[in-house]
Amino acid sequence: MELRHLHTFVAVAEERSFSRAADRLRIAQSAVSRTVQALERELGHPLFERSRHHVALTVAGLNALNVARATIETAESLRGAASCNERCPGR
Amino acid sequence: MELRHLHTFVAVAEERSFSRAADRLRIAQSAVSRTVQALERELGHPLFERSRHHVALTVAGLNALNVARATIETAESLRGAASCNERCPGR
DNA sequence: TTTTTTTACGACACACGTAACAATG
DNA sequence: CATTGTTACGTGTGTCGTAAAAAAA
Repeated sequence: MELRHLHTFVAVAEERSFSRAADRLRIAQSAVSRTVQALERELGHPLFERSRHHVALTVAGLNALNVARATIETAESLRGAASCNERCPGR
Repeated sequence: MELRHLHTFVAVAEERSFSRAADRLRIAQSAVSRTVQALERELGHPLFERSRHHVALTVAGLNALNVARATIETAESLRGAASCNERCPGR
């Protein structure tokens, strides 16, 4: 599991579309498809229902989405933490 | 920034040694060295003091370490969240 | 000399884009 | 037929291990 996979997953979940997620991420749809497949394979559960004419999160996907967002947010905050030359206030 | 980089960084910080971190991660020391360098370059701040005979965290590195651990922990919890077919209790 | 980190180099794995294919409406 | 997601294939970037080099004790 890598942060890049989570970014892709969140984009698809928010756009409810592989193609719109690809546009947002500035990569090809095929790359999005492969990344989501790899993540689903690693987690052992499908994250999306591909039936009908739009993509929908499974229950597992919905649970994963919240955690994925939290993971990304925490990782981003690491940049700020590392830029703090003095001890951060409150630590 | 990727989770693999954070795992490597945490291992070096905990072992206070690139070579012991490499043993723990089952990869070559050179790979550890390159990964940490890449992370430091991306964050724009050195994470370790390489002086003397052992590796020590900088202040930026210490701040980053806590956030890196939190990021990894959150990412790991994603596996459990995705394995939950019914809605998780408390949500 | 022994230990530890960094740099050089060649090989392999992973991710990408283009394009063809499948399925749905 | 139009749109959307998947699969196939060739290419390029990144990471690895081995090995040599540099620095410290």
